[in-house]
Amino acid sequence: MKLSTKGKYGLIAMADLAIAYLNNPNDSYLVLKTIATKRNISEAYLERIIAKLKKTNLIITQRGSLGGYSLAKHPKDIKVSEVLYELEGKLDVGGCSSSSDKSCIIKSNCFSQIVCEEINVKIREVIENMTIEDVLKSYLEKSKEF
Amino acid sequence: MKLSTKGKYGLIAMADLAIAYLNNPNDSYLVLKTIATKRNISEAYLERIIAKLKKTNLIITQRGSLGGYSLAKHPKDIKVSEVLYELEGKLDVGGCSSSSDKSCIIKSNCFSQIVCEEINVKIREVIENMTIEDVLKSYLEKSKEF
DNA sequence: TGGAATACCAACTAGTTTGGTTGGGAAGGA
DNA sequence: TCCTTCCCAACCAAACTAGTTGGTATTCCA
Repeated sequence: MKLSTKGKYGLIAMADLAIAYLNNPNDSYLVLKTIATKRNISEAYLERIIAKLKKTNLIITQRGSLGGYSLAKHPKDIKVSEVLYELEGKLDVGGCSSSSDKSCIIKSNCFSQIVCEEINVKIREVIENMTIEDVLKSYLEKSKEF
Repeated sequence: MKLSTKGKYGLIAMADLAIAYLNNPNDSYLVLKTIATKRNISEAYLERIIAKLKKTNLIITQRGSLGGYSLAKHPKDIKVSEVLYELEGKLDVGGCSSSSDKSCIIKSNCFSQIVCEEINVKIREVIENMTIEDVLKSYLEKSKEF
């Protein structure tokens, strides 16, 4: 029951891109290497993660030298859920989600389903109501404490 | 981000034991095989799961023929969290939970930590306020619909 | 026009975790 | 003395995680 590094790195990259975006919306391209080095993440691995986020149109790219990655839209318009669903799958704690799921042999799985359903609702509530901008703000807020 | 079968099977077993407990608190021992067969779970695997729950004193046992497993206390006094923490670990979505965690090299992990913290709080809220009896009741409630 | 810098992409891999299985005890009732 | 049950440790295949390797395609700049 852990968020994998995929999700974590994805959020980190999005946050870095968001900072660049807010600093200068006109030219906010960041080079992969910059993020990877700064955050101490494997370049090749991060690339694959970002590729997924591009595929879902959260990120746009510029190829060639002077190229890089940028957010496709304002951080306030990107939900955390959009990032995590893409990178972590449905983020669905339970097993047989739909009642029509035939692969769920153990009907009585529903004992656990009752618990899972409640957890799922709460998780969705959190990540669908939180934007990348919110994450950034919370982080800055938190940093001040130190 | 899935609950593993360990957690699921654990909840199922606890629910079955709870039914037996409520039916007859004086003699509520259930044989492993009964649960495993009824729920279509590998006997040997379920045994290992139940062993863990015994270790945390949620379950008591009777050896020999006429032996079996029983809840150690009333279902209303067993929190879902007790079961899941034992079987699934801390159920902590984030990585470096404590701020003193030195293994977290990426300080900026905290971008993801902000999200994880909120999710963790919600999950804890759900499972620490839900008892095995609640699960059972919800299940019966749900069954009526069909 | 050639090279440097960048994004793009697919195949491979070591290590860990999951979800078991196998095989043999030990205790207790009939 | 069986038989039934719980108890326990060692083993294992498949899937997943977290990458790595090695190459291709664009684009800018000198």
